[in-house]
Amino acid sequence: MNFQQLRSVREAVRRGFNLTEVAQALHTSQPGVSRQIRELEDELGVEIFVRVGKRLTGLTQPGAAVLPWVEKLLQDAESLQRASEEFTLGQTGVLSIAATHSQARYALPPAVRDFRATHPQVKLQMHQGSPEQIMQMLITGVADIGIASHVLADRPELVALPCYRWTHSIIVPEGHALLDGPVTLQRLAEFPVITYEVGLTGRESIDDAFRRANLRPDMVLTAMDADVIKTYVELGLGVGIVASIALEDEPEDSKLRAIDARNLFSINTTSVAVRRGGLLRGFAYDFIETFAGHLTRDVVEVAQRAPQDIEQAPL
Amino acid sequence: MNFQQLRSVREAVRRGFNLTEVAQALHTSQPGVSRQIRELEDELGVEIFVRVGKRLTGLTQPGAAVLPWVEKLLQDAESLQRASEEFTLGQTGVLSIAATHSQARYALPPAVRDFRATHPQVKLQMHQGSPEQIMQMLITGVADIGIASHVLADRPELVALPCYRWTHSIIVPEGHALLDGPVTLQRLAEFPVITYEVGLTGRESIDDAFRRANLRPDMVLTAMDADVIKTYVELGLGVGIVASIALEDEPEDSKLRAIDARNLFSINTTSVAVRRGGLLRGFAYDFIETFAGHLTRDVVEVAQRAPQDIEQAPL
DNA sequence: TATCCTTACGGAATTCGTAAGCATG
DNA sequence: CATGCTTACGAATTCCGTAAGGATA
Repeated sequence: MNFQQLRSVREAVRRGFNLTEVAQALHTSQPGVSRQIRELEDELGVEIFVRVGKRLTGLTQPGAAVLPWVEKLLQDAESLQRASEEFTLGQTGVLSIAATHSQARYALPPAVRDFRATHPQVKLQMHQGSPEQIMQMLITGVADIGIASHVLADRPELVALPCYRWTHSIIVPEGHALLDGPVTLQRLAEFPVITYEVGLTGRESIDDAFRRANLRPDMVLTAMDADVIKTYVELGLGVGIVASIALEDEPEDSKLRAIDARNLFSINTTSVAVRRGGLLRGFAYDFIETFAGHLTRDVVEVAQRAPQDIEQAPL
Repeated sequence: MNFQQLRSVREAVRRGFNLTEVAQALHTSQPGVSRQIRELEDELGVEIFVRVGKRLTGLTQPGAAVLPWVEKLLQDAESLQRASEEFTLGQTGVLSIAATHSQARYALPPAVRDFRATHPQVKLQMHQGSPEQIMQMLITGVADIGIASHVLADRPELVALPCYRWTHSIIVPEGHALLDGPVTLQRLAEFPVITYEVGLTGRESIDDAFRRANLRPDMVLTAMDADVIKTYVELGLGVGIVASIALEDEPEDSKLRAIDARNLFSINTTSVAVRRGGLLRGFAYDFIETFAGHLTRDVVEVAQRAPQDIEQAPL
């Protein structure tokens, strides 16, 4: 058993059992990958992949039983390397953060500024994506820390820790009818609505609230970020619903007016997610603590070691 | 990084940094081991071992940081192999159990008998040793299951689960003075005492009880097992204190008389221990359940995956 | 001086990529 | 017939054990 064999297996699963792709990803030849897998199977005495003719199509039952351990081994190997990098690289290194637009645009900048001041030698990489993409980046190791206002822990390989809670605000052009009198869901639904796309920035709690009130608002436009929403609200296309945090840096001369909507939509939670059972560079823990003071290294490490449900193939 | 390098490092730590011994243990040459370690150190860019001249004397700080991951990797590799053996070997295989004398002699036989009936194809290996030796056997992989009436979990690599509780009994030759009237610690201490050696079969609770009563009984003989104790009690050397379970199969014509001592000494707990974070063959979980019905596979697996710093709830 | 680790060296085994073969959709 | 996996083969590399060297207790 060797790590190249394990990498081949992991990559084969990730790339949909296409060994040609795997070979490219691992910078090696396709027959090489084929051999690595075959040799591991021979050594273990089980077929890991289902072969239809000469094509791989899926995992066998033993393959499914073995795969979690393959992933664990490769992840532990990375943790081992990180453990030694702490000594070889000292305070230098690369920290890769994956976040949704809202987080990257509004929540993260203060933390990033502070972190750069205290850790000038760490190269920060920011990746933006949907919650699903963020989870994928964490699992594949592209990112070390994931931040989103969405469940990031429905994958057993990840742990998510709540950072802070936030609510939505309504934005309208100045002089808008909604600015007169109290705002209810009913009144709000009378206007065309502009807000986030499904799956982003608490969109669920918005849909939820309307559904419970038996209202079907006219969603004229959905966007990935508050800036786009603001733009179209300013153009008069409708009223906007955005995360309150997106309004904090509005300029004085803004044509927009905000209405607090914390009572209309349920409270959202932003979480930070990391790989379960893994080790991060020391400064990664520092960043998390900079972003959310209560998430000290100890807290995060305890969460990382919390039990994990490795699925065992039924026998 | 490869597994042979990791094995060399692990074995070097286990064998007190003597690479000559390591080479023998790994069935390879000493320069080979030297090279494996050097190459891993080069790849990681850190020195794992402290070298005084040409001798290895201990772990460096990076070495200490890296070692837990080395152990984890090697253990996960074994779990991976076990996962596939479940399919290649089916119901056949080897189950290695380490237990103290008391457990092996009195508590285990019914479970072993039942297990052999339900799993005729599994080869059972029994190892006997002190609690420390049992822990060592578990950690090194010589044994899969450890059973002792003693803390088996002060090593973070292991989890211990309580099986059952038991108490001591006093044994005396027939016609002994202690058989008349109630037995107290005071009266007991008037006679020479024969019991287990320190560290075995609840000896602590015996010492504890006497110490609290400010008594210093005359321990004329200490033995590793109840059979030896019984023998010398029969010879009239003194009164014996043994685990009650050791008296259950006394023949009708025995010259010994037992006095229940559950009120004199504190209650003891027998535990079963397994490696934390590891996978066992399916039948190993079957054996544990045969021995202690409440320890189902699920219970044991959850415990194996529990974080290290959570203490096991006492019964 | 005995023990123990490192370096040096050469043969053997392994590894890996290219090219050809063959099955599938 | 295009895609994708396996087999075959040869070159390059790696691996590993023996033998010699040097340091320490």
